[in-house]
Amino acid sequence: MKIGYACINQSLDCRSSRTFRLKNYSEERLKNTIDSNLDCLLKILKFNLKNKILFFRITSDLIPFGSHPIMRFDWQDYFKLRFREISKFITRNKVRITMHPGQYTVLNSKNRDVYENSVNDLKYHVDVLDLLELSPSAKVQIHVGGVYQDKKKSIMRFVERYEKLEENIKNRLIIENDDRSYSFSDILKINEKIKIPVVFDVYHHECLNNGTRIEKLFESFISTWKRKDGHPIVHYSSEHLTKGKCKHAETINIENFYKFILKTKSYNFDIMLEIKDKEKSALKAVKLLLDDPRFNKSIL
DNA sequence: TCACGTCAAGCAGAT
DNA sequence: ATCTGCTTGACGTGA
Repeated sequence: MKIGYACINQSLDCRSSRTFRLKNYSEERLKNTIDSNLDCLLKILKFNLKNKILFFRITSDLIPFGSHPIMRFDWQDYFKLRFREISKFITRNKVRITMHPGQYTVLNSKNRDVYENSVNDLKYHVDVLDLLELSPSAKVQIHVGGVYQDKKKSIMRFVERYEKLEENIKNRLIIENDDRSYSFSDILKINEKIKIPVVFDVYHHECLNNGTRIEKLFESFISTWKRKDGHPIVHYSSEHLTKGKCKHAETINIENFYKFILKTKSYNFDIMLEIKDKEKSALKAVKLLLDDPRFNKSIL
């Protein structure tokens, strides 16, 4: 079981998601920004390793405008040695990596342009993971997309478009239940059709479910993952104390986290924390597991 | 140095 | 109609 967090490390004084505005685009600026983003990414990964955090989501902003038409620069070739260096670090230390395209990537969109841009964006994300020479266990995770007042048709559109994707994208793509449109049981239905592995988002499930308890779903969730896909992935958050329902918490509620861990302890999976204070919560979770004899072997 | 208007992009739900 | 939130505020002009 690996513990991870998403994109940003607040303890370090760098960001791997520096970008710039489109109207300021220049090759020079692009190179500088990518250079500093890659520097920071490696710094974060080293910080993580030192703290036994072996799961990390790389930001989509690593390469600014990575899937935008303005991008003509061959960053894949120009930075290939830098990527190789990071690749070695990740592989040598068995770090699990994922990426998560943003809200503008909607594979099942009814708008043709949005659909085509989405395919390009998936290509960009997969490009990054391919450049890092990572196995198919490094995943690109998305939500199903829009409902457009007709969930059945929208799911069918997702399925058809998934099937048209190139193999290297299909090998990495996974889908996650969200908090307002597609519940976990919707996601499972899609899995039945195309066998795409599914991420179980514990907190989204609390916001949107069909009254089914986690324990009943866990077996079917786990079985959507094949050996080549690596360990199943769970997303974990808890409720924001003041902002209320379905807002991500500022920091992890470690008691609730522990309860969840106990409830699911017969399964092996990796946990991505989606919590505002990032690595701080990850450190707490790692410490909890290391201090508990039931888990301290499985995390190392 | 800092305030604050704006930034590539979609969708759903609340106001 | 407009605003907010989403995996996340950051950029950068103008004072």
